[in-house]
Amino acid sequence: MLTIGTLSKKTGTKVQTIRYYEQIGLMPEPGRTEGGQRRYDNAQLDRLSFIRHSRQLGFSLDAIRELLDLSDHPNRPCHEADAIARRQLKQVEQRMARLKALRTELKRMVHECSGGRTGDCKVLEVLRDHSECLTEHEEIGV
Amino acid sequence: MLTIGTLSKKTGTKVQTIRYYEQIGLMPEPGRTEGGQRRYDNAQLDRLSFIRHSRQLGFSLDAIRELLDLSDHPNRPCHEADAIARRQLKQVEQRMARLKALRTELKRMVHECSGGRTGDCKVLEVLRDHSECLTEHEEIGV
DNA sequence: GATACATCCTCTAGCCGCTAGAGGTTCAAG
DNA sequence: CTTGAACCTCTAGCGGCTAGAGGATGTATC
Repeated sequence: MLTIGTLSKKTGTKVQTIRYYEQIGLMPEPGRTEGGQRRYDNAQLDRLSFIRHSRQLGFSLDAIRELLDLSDHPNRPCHEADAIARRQLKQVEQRMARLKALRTELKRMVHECSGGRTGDCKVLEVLRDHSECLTEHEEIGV
Repeated sequence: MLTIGTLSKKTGTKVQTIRYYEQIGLMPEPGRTEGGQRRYDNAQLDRLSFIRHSRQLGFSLDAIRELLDLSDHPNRPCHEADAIARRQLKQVEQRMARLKALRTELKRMVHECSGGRTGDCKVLEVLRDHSECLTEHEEIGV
């Protein structure tokens, strides 16, 4: 029987986060002591590890919900899990491509900064005038 | 004199977002018509373009606040702007490194999926057992 | 001058994935 | 039996928007 604190330490998840996962139905409601404190078993520890590891690989909580569901039904065909992972891979590759373009632009900005006054600063100039950019980078928030 | 809708179209910023920027003090309070509608001038259009372009390059609203401040004072030395850009560059590079590791792992997962039942699915297996990973990827949320 | 209707206004609440804190209770060791 | 660490619930906040309700304004056309 594990307390929430033990689970927290074993998985590197904050206590509040574990309770949050329970609240949104990602973790099942655990047993309780007479006094009302949560007690977990090893199955629940495994489940939380799965969740955390998936988060580290960038899966959204919704995707994890699906993956957990698939994991709970070992006889179903696994192409769905595969599809989710492929989707995630694609997203990661898109993000990388975008970051690469940003890096190019930032490098150029920093490189061309003369170190003089802000009035002549290449960094600020580029920010002011998108046409000085070599790449397009329309989407915000990646 | 530009309406908020015109500003929105010209910069690709949603109307609500412009009002939000005003609310948090990133955009100045514009003039108003008698009826109370916002009217902007070209200086404000430039400012919004600066903000949006900076967002596209991944700067946080706080960083943009600093950059705008520097941009407003052309006689100051520009090493601060340079430092902010370098910081951003560093962050982008860190994210890229992390994404690269994730990509490796995801590729391997997807590649090893046999296409059978979920019970034997490599994707789910890897998620279950971190020790099957080649790389460490501890941080969440990049 | 009247009417239509697109655009504007304010306000509140929601998104994701947590995180923090207040204020109070329970558990386990000594 | 006392201490004090760990637990409990509840509410609110983070960044950076986004959506919708419910109503007012502005402009083009008749």
